[in-house]
Amino acid sequence: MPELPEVETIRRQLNKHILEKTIVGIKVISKKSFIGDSSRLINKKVIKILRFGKYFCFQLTKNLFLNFHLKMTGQLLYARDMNKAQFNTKIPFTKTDTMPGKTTRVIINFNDNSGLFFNDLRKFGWAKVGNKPEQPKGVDVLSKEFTIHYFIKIVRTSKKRIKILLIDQDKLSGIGNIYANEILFNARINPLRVSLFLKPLEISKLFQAIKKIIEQGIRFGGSSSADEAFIQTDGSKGRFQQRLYVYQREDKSCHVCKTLIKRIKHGGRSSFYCPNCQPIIHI
DNA sequence: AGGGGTACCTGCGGGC
DNA sequence: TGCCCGCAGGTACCCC
Repeated sequence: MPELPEVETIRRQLNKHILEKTIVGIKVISKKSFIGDSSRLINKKVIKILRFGKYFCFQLTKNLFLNFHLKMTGQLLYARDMNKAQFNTKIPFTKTDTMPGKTTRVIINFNDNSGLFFNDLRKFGWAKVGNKPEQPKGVDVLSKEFTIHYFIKIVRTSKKRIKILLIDQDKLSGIGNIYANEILFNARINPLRVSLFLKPLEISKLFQAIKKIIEQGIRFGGSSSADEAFIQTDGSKGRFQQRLYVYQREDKSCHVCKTLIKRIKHGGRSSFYCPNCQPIIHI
């Protein structure tokens, strides 16, 4: 699920709620979802919340870090009162879920009776206690290290298809399948184009598109599609899914030119593009 | 290097 | 209704 905008949305919301709070309880329901010794967290205070690409962590007192990677279906829900934790995870105002639910894997309690539910349907995600933040190799696309110069360098030295390069977390971190598709549409570049054949103007358009689309994703609170894998920390949906031009729009008409959006598979996953707006020039 | 496949999990929707 | 198949916001690992 969560790509950079979703994780950043979670980080900003938690920032309002859990700073300076002390962890007083932790319950690991699914062993697979928690790495390390959970008892080390007890009586540690949350100093800061950090994000690196799609990873994020709580920096705690005593030089301890509680790291998270939400993978496809991880969610973090914040409850003010853990004794009556209810969230609008279905359709708002009609159906309400009480937590813990059947996908709740870890529960964290704070000293003021508030707490967090780490839910994860597919159990690919994890929380991990350690002495340092977990970080991807690639440059975070929101960081100051992500410059046009760095971007030109990685694009010119890669023979991969541009779509595959964009989601390569060893080169750039934060972009996943939804945003890669939307970024390429915004720059009017076909996902199958080979990186090193992109022209200077296209590289520059792509660089701008990355910044623009990622910032938009954050501004709209992330993207929640029909299956609701991503929800915000209060259980509500993001709004970026209303602004998708190509992702999951196969056979629907392009918002710009009315041509039908195409879906192809490569790199083991779906890519969506408009054959008219994003023509294949030379693959 | 890059490409392809599989695996990790669970659930949902479509086709027959 | 019921079953089988393909699909899903991520990543690691294998083989060619």
